[in-house]
Amino acid sequence: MGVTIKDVAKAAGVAPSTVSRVIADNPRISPATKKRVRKAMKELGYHPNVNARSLVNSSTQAIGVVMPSSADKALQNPFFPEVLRGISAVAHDLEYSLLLSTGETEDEILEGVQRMVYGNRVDGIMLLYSRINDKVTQFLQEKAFPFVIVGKPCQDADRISHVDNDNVRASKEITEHLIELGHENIAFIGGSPDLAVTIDRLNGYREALIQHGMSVKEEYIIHTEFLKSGGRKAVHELFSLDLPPSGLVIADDLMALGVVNMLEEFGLYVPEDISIVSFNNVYLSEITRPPLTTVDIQIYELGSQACKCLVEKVKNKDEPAKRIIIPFRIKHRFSTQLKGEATTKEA
Amino acid sequence: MGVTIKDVAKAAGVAPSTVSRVIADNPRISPATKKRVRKAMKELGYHPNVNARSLVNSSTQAIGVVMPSSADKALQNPFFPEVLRGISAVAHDLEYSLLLSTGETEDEILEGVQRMVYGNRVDGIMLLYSRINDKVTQFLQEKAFPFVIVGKPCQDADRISHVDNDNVRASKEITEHLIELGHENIAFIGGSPDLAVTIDRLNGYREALIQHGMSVKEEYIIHTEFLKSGGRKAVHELFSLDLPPSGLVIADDLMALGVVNMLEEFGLYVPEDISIVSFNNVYLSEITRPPLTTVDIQIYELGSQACKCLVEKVKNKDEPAKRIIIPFRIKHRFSTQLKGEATTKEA
DNA sequence: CTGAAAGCGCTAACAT
DNA sequence: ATGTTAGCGCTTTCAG
Repeated sequence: MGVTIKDVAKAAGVAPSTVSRVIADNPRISPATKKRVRKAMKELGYHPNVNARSLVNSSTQAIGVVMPSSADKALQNPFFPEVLRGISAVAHDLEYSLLLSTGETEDEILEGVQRMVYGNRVDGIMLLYSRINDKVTQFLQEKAFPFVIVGKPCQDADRISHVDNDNVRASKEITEHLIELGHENIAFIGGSPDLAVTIDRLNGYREALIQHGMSVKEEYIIHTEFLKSGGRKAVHELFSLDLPPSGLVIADDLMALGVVNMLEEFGLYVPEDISIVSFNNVYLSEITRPPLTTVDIQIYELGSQACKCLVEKVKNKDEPAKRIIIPFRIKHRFSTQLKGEATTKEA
Repeated sequence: MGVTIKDVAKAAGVAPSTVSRVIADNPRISPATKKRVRKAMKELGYHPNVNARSLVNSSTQAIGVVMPSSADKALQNPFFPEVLRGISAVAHDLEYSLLLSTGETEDEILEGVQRMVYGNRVDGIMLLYSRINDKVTQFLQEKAFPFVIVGKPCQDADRISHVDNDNVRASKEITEHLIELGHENIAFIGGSPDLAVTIDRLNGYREALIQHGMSVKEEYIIHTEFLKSGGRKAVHELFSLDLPPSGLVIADDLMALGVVNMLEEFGLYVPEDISIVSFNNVYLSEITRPPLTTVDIQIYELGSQACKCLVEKVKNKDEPAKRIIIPFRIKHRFSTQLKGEATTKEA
């Protein structure tokens, strides 16, 4: 159905191999023939068949992007479209295609990944999450298949290329912001404790408290899967404590948004009654009421750097493992307030 | 690097062609040899090379998924991860891979699509948006490349397979809900007027008004790109009118969420001061305050049906063009109120 | 029921 | 600077 290299060769009066060389812009072809061949390609509407090419150089010019399980609502986090934008931009630039893989369960995801690598569909893989005891990571490591993680590997961090923020420092700083505002009872709400990102952010929170001579209480730390009924219960309990917190460090903007709304149900307002800070600086955090004070982790950059890094690794197998830390910055908005400050609600 | 069909053949003491037939589960191979060959495959850890296979039968077992431009914030709409979930589920089932394509500009997107089809990377393409004068659609039609649209084609709707909701009816019904509640001044806020979905929803709104003897005023219809500064201005103007609306039909949950918050800034509360209804029933619409009355369009179903439809078309080139309408249902929640009803704010 | 051989579209030695 | 040839891993006639 398509026009092949032979057709072009015939039309240009050269051998197929010459055409191939023209495609690769081989310097040993005379400018004259190059021009002639290119003209023929144009006229015939020739486009190389990537499968044929992949077959011979066993390289696909495609990378696989692995999303976390779609079972929980995690996938709905605007984090993903935003990393994808970053990834996509450099992939497009470098002329790489993107294979996407998700699944409801961990096993489904693993299957998807295996299909990609065993079938020679991709040259490298990018993981958009990092959790402990992850089968996908293990599989990729065993096979020594090129991959990079967006986030921090839970093991062998110095042998796995990854691009991440310094989440513990970010968390420490944003917690300190709350402390500086005079809050003395600060709780932490995070996602699954299996996720590297949750662990780091929790640790930063802990460090801040300890360094400021505050005790870290276990009942102030709650883990919840993105605000299902279980999440509501946990938050409810937190505010039923004898000494409820007046400040909240929440590991994710979307969660924060849910918490704000839930709190309102209980008659508690942000920031008048309680100050919250969160992470990611997703678009939603700007337009919600109140606009959220959050740490901007530069999601787009995370994605684009990861893609660049992966392609380098793919092109040069013995590129060393890299760790790339994307700087964060705190976005001060309106979800925090000096502890005990007179209420300024104007509505 | 990989174990090939020849290795398996040798190990099983058969010819490569036999192995190939075993893979295809050809009935003319004796059960005995099948078993023997399968055993050899297992032992050697054989996995077919899809590129080789693609090359010979010019079929890739992959489909391309085209997202709209990532330039505006549209991509951040949870609609997309949710369709993707649906698509992904059936793709996984049918053993198809997903190639993803986006871009900042329309041309970038077109380039991506061309790379997919010219390079023989995919067997079919799924468009996740529908806008008038879309180059991608035109390209695909010219090339007679198999594709389906999630949404309604702006042209040749009977020649292009698509899966959609009856958006005009949905919009009519939800507008009527507002009318039944006693609202007499109802405005419409939608996205780009180039999008099929905006057009349909606007038309449904119009129909409802007309059918109920209400006049449709142009100053009550506003189009805004997902709440940028321009959007704020438009909403502001709307509520500066001599006769501001008491009801709002908003073409998208996410937009609705933005509007609710913006309104609050102006000192207007939902639903006490103004009732709003929207579309999509995205997860966010449940957890926001107030929970939104919205039409559930069954996004997941939209995706899974579209994928099924595309694969059928891909497998059988002269499958007729289909139109699949996914039923909607209205989710009644708390963003609407009887016009003039006593305020019941309990906070 | 199974094997031999050709060929999918392209690249990469190896010639010339 | 260009042509010839072999072969990537697989499927598919065509024989037997």
